[in-house]
Amino acid sequence: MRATIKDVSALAQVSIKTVSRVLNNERYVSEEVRARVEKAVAELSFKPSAAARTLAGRRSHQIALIYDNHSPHYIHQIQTGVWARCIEEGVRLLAQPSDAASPQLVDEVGALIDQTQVDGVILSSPMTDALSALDELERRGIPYVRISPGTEHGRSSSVSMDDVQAADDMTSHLIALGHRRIGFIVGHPNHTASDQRLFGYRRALDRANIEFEPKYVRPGLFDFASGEAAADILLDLPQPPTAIFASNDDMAAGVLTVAHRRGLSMPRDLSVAGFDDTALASQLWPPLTTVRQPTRDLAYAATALLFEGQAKAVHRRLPHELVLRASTSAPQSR
Amino acid sequence: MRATIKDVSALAQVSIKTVSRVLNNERYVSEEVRARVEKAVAELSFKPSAAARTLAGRRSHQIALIYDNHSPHYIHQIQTGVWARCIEEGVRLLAQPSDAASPQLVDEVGALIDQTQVDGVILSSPMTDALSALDELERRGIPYVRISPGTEHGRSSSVSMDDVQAADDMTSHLIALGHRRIGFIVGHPNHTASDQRLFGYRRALDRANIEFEPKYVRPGLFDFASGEAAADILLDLPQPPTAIFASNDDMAAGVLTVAHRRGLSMPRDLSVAGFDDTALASQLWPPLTTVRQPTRDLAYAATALLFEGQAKAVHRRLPHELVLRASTSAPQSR
DNA sequence: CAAGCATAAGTTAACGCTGTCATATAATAA
DNA sequence: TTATTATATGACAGCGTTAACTTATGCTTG
Repeated sequence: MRATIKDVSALAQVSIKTVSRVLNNERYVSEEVRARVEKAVAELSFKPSAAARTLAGRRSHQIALIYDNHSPHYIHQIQTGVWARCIEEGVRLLAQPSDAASPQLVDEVGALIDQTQVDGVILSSPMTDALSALDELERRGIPYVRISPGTEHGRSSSVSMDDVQAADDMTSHLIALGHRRIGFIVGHPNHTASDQRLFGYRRALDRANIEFEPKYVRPGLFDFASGEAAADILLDLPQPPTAIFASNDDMAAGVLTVAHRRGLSMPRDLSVAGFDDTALASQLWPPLTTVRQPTRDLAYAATALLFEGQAKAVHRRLPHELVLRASTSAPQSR
Repeated sequence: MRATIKDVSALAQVSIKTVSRVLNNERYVSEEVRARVEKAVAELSFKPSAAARTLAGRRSHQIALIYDNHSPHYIHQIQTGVWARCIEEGVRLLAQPSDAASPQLVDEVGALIDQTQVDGVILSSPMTDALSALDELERRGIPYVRISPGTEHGRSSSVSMDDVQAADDMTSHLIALGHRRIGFIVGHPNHTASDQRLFGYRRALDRANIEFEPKYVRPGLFDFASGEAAADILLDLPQPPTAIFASNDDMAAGVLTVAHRRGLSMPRDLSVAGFDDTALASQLWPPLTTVRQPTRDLAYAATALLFEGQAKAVHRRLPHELVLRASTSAPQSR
């Protein structure tokens, strides 16, 4: 039979309230009693019932991670980061996949809160921009932190990287190599990062006095197939680009596949760059030049922020990094 | 303020017990009353408190997924499958990453059970073979189902695919193409699937009267780097293999990278086959011939089995599928 | 030296459900 | 007709904690 707080209090010869005090690290417990209680807890290997604590107290010792993302790798990094901080805090994590575009989202979030009484919520992109969900959280007074939000930044605490600057950096890198015709594949329209990366691309071109050519920009959906489709169109242009910068690694993989299929040799005939530095990037041929997005660290930082419980919205920005591999080089002179 | 069962009972003009009956789909509620209660529930958008249900009842309406896996893709598939079945059942899922080799595993599992009172547990490979964890679950009488267990199959219900047959199928495919020198990269020694795939490889060779050559078999760890290392050794042999069959896709990606680096053209100079059919497989160049492991379906089936609550251990085997892509072909005659 | 306060405990009532038992009525069997 | 059983509902305790309040003791402080 599981031990309860009563068993502990009996063994330690104190009231249950005193045990509760020790458990919750409250003040006004003498060192001697605290030690006795801790000994009893260990001896019975007592673990407080989460259900009872939640029901009786103001805290549930649980937080939720709500996400909607198509990239397993991204989710995995996010989960790992959030989880790591939760462990340190002794808090359980509920992972809730949801569809950011679904009309039932509000109900799902509401049900989650009502049923589990989570103490807080982490939202990863693109759930960060599901405004109806944010409304619901605020209506219920649940603290939340967003990872890479795209809109209404003042609304909550958040962590993010500088997507604009990162895309600018990568584009500038290609320009520095000597490229002038640089294709760009935009990300999924749901993700605000897509616009920012596009803007960074344009800003870098602009600074280098290279005219922006709409025909070199193709829409994408952050997946392999849309990368392939975009690459086919770009490479069919009369004056095809000498480099293609895809807004994420999956689409860059699609570009590489199309280029291989056409018998091109990378990076000689075409430079290709991605974004995210997923595991995929280093497993492709040639290994992909990309931007390292500090996803795990962002998730960790977001969770830390949640536990800090700041009253005002706080924003943390984490640094990105250009990862130069073999998929980019100077263009073939011609 | 959240609505409670009392609010519902007041609005529907019945006792709280009757509301509870409707919530739990119990017998002995007239159609008329049931409708009235359901209307009240909807009107107040009442969601029962999980904590209170857990504390008062015998069920917590939660199950846990305990996993330890290095492949984000695999985990993602598993989570998706388990989640899908949980949604249908109205049960929450707690995801618990753990280290299968850690000595604290028993404590972690014990704490999980005591704190959350989960109704059951799903174990994915290689947690399936952490015998101390199984002991702990049995000691506490928690039902559990394993996904692709490697040992002690009689011990619990489980779902699995036929790793031996799948590896045999792939090897036979390579033999049918005309290959005689076929390299094999073994998986991580922790995973029992590794042995089985090796056995399938040997069985196929044996049936085709091809002598087994230990030098064509290299150890691996299911990751990209170990695939690279193994490929380098295999391709340095005086009589290098004309085909390499890696025990998973990540290692096969490593083989492709090494081959590209050596200027080989696939599949002309070398056929490469993987295992799992992760997203990676179709994004590599050339697209990878591999075995589709029905991971998501296995997870779904395992969860279904858990909810069935069979007293006796039940085993379900799901079919695999050979996925033929461009990375394999007949060997260059020479 | 009495009043006030910080410290160190204990007592008891919730929290929001489900389980058990009791009760009432309708349907069926003897 | 009466006893028995199936159906339908309610009353109330109790699950294992925490919150709010109470009590007791020693230490300051004016």
